[in-house]
Amino acid sequence: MSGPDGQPTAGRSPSPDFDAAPDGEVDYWSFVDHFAKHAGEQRPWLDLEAAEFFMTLHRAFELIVYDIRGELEQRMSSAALRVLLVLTTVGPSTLLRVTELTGMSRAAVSALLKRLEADGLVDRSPSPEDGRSIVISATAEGKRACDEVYRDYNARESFWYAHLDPEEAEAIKRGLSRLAASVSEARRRS
Amino acid sequence: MSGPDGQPTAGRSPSPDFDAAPDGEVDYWSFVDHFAKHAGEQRPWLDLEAAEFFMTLHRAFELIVYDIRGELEQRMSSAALRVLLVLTTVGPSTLLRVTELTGMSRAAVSALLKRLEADGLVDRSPSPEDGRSIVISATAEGKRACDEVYRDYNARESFWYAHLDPEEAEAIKRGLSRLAASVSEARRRS
DNA sequence: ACAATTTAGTTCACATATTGACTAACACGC
DNA sequence: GCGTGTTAGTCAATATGTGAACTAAATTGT
Repeated sequence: MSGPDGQPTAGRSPSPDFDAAPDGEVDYWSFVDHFAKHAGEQRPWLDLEAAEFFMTLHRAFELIVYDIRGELEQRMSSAALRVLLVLTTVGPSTLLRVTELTGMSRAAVSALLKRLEADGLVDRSPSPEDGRSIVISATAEGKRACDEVYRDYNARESFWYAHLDPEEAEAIKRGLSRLAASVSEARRRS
Repeated sequence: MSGPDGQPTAGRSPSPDFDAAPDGEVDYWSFVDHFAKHAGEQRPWLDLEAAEFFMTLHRAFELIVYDIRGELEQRMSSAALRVLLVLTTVGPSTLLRVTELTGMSRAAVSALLKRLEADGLVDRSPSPEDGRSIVISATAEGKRACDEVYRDYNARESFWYAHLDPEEAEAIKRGLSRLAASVSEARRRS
């Protein structure tokens, strides 16, 4: 995956020029390798390992998520699924709580809930404890719709998950968790 | 990370009800654990391991990318950086090639290039080989702007990358690469 | 050579996200 | 109990993305 590929760059000009691009067949995914091989040439300051790591993370993530999301078809937006999963997992919550748990902005959640309410998937009622707050809960219909869609979504997750050996999956999960926990912590302090 | 937490759910109702939510202090990141602990209760069909894995991937990714992207400030959109990195790495390319390598839609690239050209960061010239195509190249100014911004971006990547031990980082990269290669392959076939 | 098909790029309609201004309700200090 | 500041939610302006329709140029088949 990261060995040489016997395609020496045709031009040996030391300045940033490009001769007939020796691209071979680079696509969205293989661009990561291509970048790792060539990006450092004119960027001596680059931390190439870090760049490659995060580009791998980024593109792998996008490829996988795009695929899994395809399972939703037109049935529900991924934002809607996210909100409904939160609601069905933690129970009725204020809008602000939903924003915290979903990572979406208040405005986005507000707009989305309006649509979901119109579709009968959530109820909103004024909070008895705080006149500013509204309490959102998934309706029976909302739970049903969420489960129905999430079932297929999760089946696709399961399909890809099976491509990893358990040890590998665990290593990825552990590593990313540590990293995310650091970021999350740093974020909280700021 | 995945052990019990001594916070038994107060309500023992077998049906999907929620009593006083025993949420403790769940936030965007810790919701992954919370979900892993509780989402299976009413979803016997769930592949919980897969769900947890991809939710970890998803949220860790969003946290990290959000942080790194902050380094761009208002200087450049991440889409613009992405396009300029492609152009400076593979050299002048047609619009369609840019869409392939960036993963953006033709419409998005077309619109973005218009802005970048207006800012003097890219040139577009008709292709001598194909009257339908245009060839995009980064201007000197574009390369400069790209490097200037990418330097800080990469510095932040480097900062977080240093939080992983090399072995761990390699394991993540390898695992995700295998997975992405499978997805990419499946995608190409369809 | 030319009709039919495909391909490259643009444009339009639409969906959805973010930020910041705004409103209403709470909370504190006195 | 009343101003001051803070917090919850909505709204408006803006940015940016997607997919479909459209135009023009290439390619293919006969």
